[in-house]
Amino acid sequence: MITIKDIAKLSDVSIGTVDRVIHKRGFVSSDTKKKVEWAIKELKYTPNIYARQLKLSKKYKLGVLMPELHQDAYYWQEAAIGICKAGKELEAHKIKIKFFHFDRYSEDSFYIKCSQVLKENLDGLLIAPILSNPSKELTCRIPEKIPYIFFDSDLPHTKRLTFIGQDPYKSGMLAGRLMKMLIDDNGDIAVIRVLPEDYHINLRTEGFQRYFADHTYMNNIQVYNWHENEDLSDINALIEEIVNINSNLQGIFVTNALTYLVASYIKSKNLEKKIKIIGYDLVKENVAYLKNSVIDILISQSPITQGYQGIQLLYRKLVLNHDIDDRIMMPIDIVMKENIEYFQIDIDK
Amino acid sequence: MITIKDIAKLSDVSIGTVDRVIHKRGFVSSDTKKKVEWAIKELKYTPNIYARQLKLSKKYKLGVLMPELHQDAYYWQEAAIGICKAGKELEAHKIKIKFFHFDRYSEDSFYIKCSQVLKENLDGLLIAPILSNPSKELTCRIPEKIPYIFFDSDLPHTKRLTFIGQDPYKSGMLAGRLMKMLIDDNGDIAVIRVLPEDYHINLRTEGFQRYFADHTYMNNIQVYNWHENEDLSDINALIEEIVNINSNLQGIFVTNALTYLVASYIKSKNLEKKIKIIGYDLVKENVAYLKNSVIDILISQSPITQGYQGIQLLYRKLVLNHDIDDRIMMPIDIVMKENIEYFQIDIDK
DNA sequence: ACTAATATTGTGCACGTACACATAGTAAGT
DNA sequence: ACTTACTATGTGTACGTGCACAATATTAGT
Repeated sequence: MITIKDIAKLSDVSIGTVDRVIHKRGFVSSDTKKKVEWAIKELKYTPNIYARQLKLSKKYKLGVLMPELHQDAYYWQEAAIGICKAGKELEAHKIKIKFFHFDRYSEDSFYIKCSQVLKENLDGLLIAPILSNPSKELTCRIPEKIPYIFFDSDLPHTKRLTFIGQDPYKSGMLAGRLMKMLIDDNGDIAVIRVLPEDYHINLRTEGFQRYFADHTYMNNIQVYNWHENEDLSDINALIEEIVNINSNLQGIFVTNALTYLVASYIKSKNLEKKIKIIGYDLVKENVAYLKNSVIDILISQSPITQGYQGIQLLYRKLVLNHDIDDRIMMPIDIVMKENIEYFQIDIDK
Repeated sequence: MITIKDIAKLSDVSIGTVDRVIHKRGFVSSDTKKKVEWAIKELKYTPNIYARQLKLSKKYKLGVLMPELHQDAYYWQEAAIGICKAGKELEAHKIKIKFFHFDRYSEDSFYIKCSQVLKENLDGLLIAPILSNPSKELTCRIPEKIPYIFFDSDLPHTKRLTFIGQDPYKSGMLAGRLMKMLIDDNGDIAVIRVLPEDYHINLRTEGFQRYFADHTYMNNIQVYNWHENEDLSDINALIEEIVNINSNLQGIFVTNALTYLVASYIKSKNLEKKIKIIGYDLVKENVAYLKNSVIDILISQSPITQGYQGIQLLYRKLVLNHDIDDRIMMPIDIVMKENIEYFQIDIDK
């Protein structure tokens, strides 16, 4: 075990000077600084995190800025589960987590939460920047030295520590491949995009179409839009229209967690054998329809892992001062009736 | 922050006495003991792990008992990558890892490593108990207080701390579903089991057959055995025979990591369009054949995660004294050309 | 050369714990 | 009463670090 004492001895100075070099506190002559830095390298000194934490007895308060848990069919609750799990594991390391939930359909609500976040003097931040522009504004106001991580979606040209999430374009391509496996060579396909527009999610549609284009498959693919705030009967009407227009419809690809709305209609008309459904996210309703074979395949973004990792990485950065990769890509998980049980977690928070 | 000082004050004794109660060192009158224990509960005292570790400056040496890295087409190397990753992350916590690699085809080699393990006075053990009986013997000789975790496969009736792995039966069922998606309704299927017999791996075959039985699908499924220690030309001969016998063969399911041997033959005969291949594990050769579409689907057991978690859990048990779940099931990951990149890790050990 | 100001370096303490050691209290044996 | 042999309790130190403060060295201004 190499301590600052050892490097003080080797570089023939006091531990105080060593300390100043390590923490870049200045008031050290450049000669001495070089000597000490050399000694540190020579002896491969690494600080003893136990002594450090004991002395500092620093408590870390981490903030999480994300949508309200119930939104997107409780998708966000999954992320919160992972976050809490990490929080629990890191309790002994004096990590405290504070949630700030905004309404994802209200920029005002986002701004309000932002100012709360900025007032709270946190040591690190985990952010779901689904409102691109307001989130970008926020990043400009976050003090230099407090690290923040994005999850779910990414924002370019920001000084984020890292991003944790999935490649939406690639996941769309994979959905294309899976759909192709499920339907006949000449079956028709409908893609249902749920609005309002979301750059991140639209890429799923593009990837899906791209897969068929790349392989010059001739299936007819129609894209339909549906506004989430419309009435539920509206989506039923939309699907009815889709089904009626196209008697050879064999597959529906839903680009977000609201897949179960489509499944509900399909089941009500007993079309589940004829029309295959591929969608996103293991929210409760989707899982139910997957289990009774109305939905055929769900693609998971591993929200639990995203949340868990987000907190773990902030801890590693703040406490252990580890280097963090620039992007942490989640696997594109293919979930079916047969393997779903291993993608769900017992909710024991 | 509650310290032993606080509970000393509350129970009107010195910190030395408190310490004796906490560590059950005796030499405390029963009255005093009760008082102190009451105070600990009252103030909800939890020891400061930083101070504790600093004082003890205890180094934990963890042993890993597993096959040689190159075996099973370097499958075990993946696990080792995860183990090393965890080791690196926990370096600051004074965790050292020592590997003990045995030859999975030699019980003698296993026993030799066992005695080395037992001599090494380790603080925890991570074991791949693929040799069931010898492994069971080992567990009887591991001292009570040193925890051990199984990964890859499990052994019942042992005092293991936990098991990390995948359900082989369920993964076989999933492979069945996937195969069904890939082939025609009347296509024939060959299952290639690689010997020597392995309880854990045979369950994959059973699950696969079960899927077709459960759904009363009428595809013809033939099971073939192949001995791993036979000559490579033998497997080519075997597959040639399989293909020749059955002109309607559309799918081959290989129950372990040697899938690439089959793929190699199929590619050499340009049969990859006609015959779909599903196999296991993202070893280098398999990945190559997956990327050029000779292998259609690989099921991953997440060996990296298994290794990583194994070490992390031992750390949590030993250092943080956390409770550990009885079983940690890995997801059954479906990997195709389109999503493989997110299941591989940059080898930067 | 002597002071003042500043740049550079050294020292001491505290964080909470574990454990060795010192001290006080109690009972038994002479 | 006085040693002996315990049991029961208190005290002091070190672990490695971070930082306040003390101490020393260097430079500039007169």
